[in-house]
Amino acid sequence: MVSTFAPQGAGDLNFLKKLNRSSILATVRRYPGATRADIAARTQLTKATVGGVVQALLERGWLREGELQPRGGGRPGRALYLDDTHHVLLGADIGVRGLRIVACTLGGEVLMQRCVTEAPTTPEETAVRLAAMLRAMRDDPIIAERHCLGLGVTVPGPVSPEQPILRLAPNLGWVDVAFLEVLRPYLPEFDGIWLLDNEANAAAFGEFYFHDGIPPESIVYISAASGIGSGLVTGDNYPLVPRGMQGLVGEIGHTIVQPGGLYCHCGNRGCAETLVSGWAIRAALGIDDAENLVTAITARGDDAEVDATLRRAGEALGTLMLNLHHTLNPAMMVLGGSLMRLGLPLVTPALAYFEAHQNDLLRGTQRVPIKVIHDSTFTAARGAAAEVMAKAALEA
Amino acid sequence: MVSTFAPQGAGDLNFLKKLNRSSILATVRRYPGATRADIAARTQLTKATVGGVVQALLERGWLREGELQPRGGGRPGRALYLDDTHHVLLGADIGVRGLRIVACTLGGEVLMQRCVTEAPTTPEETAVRLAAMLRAMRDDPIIAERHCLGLGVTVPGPVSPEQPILRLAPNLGWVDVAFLEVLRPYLPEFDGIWLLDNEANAAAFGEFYFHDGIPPESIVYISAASGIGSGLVTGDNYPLVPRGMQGLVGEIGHTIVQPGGLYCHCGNRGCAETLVSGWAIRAALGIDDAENLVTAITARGDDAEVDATLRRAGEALGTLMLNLHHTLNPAMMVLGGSLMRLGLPLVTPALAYFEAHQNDLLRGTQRVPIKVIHDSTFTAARGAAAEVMAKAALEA
DNA sequence: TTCACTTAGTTAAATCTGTTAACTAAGCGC
DNA sequence: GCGCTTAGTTAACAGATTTAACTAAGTGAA
Repeated sequence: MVSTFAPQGAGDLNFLKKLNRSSILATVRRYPGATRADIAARTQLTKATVGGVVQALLERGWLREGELQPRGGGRPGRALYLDDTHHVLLGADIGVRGLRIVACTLGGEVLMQRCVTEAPTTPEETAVRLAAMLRAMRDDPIIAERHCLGLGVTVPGPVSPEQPILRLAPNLGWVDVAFLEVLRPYLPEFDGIWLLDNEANAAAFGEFYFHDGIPPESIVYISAASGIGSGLVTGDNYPLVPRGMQGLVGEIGHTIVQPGGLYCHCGNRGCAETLVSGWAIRAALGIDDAENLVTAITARGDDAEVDATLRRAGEALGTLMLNLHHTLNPAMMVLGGSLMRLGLPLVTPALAYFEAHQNDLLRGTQRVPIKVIHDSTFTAARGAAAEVMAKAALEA
Repeated sequence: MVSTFAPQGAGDLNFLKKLNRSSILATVRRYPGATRADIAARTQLTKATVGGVVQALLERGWLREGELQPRGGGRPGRALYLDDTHHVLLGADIGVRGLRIVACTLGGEVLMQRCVTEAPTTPEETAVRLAAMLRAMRDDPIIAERHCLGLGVTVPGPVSPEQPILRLAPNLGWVDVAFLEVLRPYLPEFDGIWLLDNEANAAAFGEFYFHDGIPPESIVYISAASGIGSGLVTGDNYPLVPRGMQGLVGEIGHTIVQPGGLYCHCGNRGCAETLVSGWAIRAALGIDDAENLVTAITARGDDAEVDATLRRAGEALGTLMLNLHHTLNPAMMVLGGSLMRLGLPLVTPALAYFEAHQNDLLRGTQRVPIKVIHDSTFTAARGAAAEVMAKAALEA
């Protein structure tokens, strides 16, 4: 059920080395400016081990040394940071309404981003277009001078946990597409890591991995767009991403929140998607599929029907958040997806509902922080880049 | 968010040794009768390493050798099994309606079980009673001759992920109880591992860990009793048990499946517990809290009101299963808890609802197998014993 | 200024781990 | 009896972290 970047089970000395290298790298990522001594204290490794590994990572361009960190009454330590100058991570997001690509540094800083808003057609045509975008980006001088660690691609549907195959993307009409194999012939010179993941999983991973400050111990990301999905990430140095037996983890759009409610395209009644998805809102307001949802809604101005629809959708989203909270109890929740561009009329009722109902089980404990990403255009692509880095860190 | 029996992060050579030992032990547990060569093939360790570790485990009484396993045209290998004769694992379950204790072998075979059906009162009184039961069991000749690896205790409420503290057990009226500390003075001679866990988590763990045959890669256990909760286990050799930031993972009784429905004691409306818990069924049928629910219901015989209530409850349970399936996508679901003793009138509608709705996302994939435990009196206690073993296997 | 003290980081020897490669063991089939 | 195959053990080896001693670089007080 769990797919992870850290191997499970047995291992040899080489595995131990990788584990420790990755752990040290993770410590620097989470605590920028940490010294070798800080790392040793945190990882429980000895100074000697840390020193050796850090030396190797400095030479390979993964880490750089910074200023001296004064220590009370002793020799100051040398601050360490991820080296943002030598490598580049590529991420691509195949969305229902367009393609987005991103290039970023080891620290998650976006160096360049590009998007087209034409909806993908067939896998082949999409691969051709995506390859052109990626090659153009990579050939840009800013990117070309760096070593590319790999490419991560996200898709709007469940991916098989065993193989990089998109199982089903109802909104694209794709079934069982091994997209990396379709794409690879068009980008033969792209070596390094290639990976495929679900859009919400990757977004969740990125929010966790590139979190500013000390990251929470777990994150649930809710992606509200044409459909609705969620991603879960947890773990310390080696983020764990549960995907499920069939890759269906996070298909929360089809959890039932209103028994006997509207019929969903999945065949059931009262699925969350009948209340809080792009197509549900379109259906409720009679907005054509060709129109841009956000512009169509803002064009209506102050409209009681719009307000009521978005409030209902927001409350359903709040219910979903509440149910995820009671099922997964994450340390942080992140709201993203194109629907977030509808802004406060949708978000306020969701947060209000969640706030009003969340904390009745354990009184007096801290509330779950919620982050709203109002423009998550590149969130999934950046998350895919984060996944590339996590994998590369183990292989480095 | 995740609590695991396998350490995360960095490690030294000793850690690697433990990891491999535990991995080898897990292989024998999952594939009884495996030979050293089988283990080597499966763990990717060399024959030499496996040979050495197996030798040590044989000497410590964790493994025993069995018959020769004929190999096609070569020297037969020696079958290996968990040694069920030297050790004993103790598990205790503090339930709303009584105490259950169990002693079992490394293979999960129950050597002895005891229960009392008086409801627990205060933590102190409960500790006194539980200590007496455990000491009596341990002093029995069958148990006394074995080496006790430890004691696991389960409670009907969320346990803090950091410390062994029961946060809240509404049905017991307990808040923030460090039960192991309360119990320890009454059992000073019990050394080894002590651990405290939520009842559904432990039950899930046990079903996973002691699963007959090759275990599924993940299990969701649904505990339907006075309240309703769930436990999730996943992972290969080192089962991972997510507990959540506040230990609230699996509080599915308070997921909302009927917005605007009945008021729940948690303050919200339409929680699953308002439909499928012991107290909800009592309330619907006017059965007093002092009566035994199962006998009260069977006493009514063929009663349309009972049938309708149980059918409604069953369908709510099916909804819950469906929602868990779409959120966690486990490889197997297990239904347990005292409510299962109500039998087919409750279970049939639940399974029917789930079957009818489950597989609409990915057609043509295998269905999720469901196991119903009709009498789960000792399931949680046995699960706690399993957790003791998992921990001991790493420390062995 | 000097000296004691503290903390950071490096180095070389020691220890422990799994691996390699050669070996023995034990069965099958011709 | 021989060749072949697979299981398992052994000793030399390579590689990883640790240990312990060392150097480096600051603070603060006499």
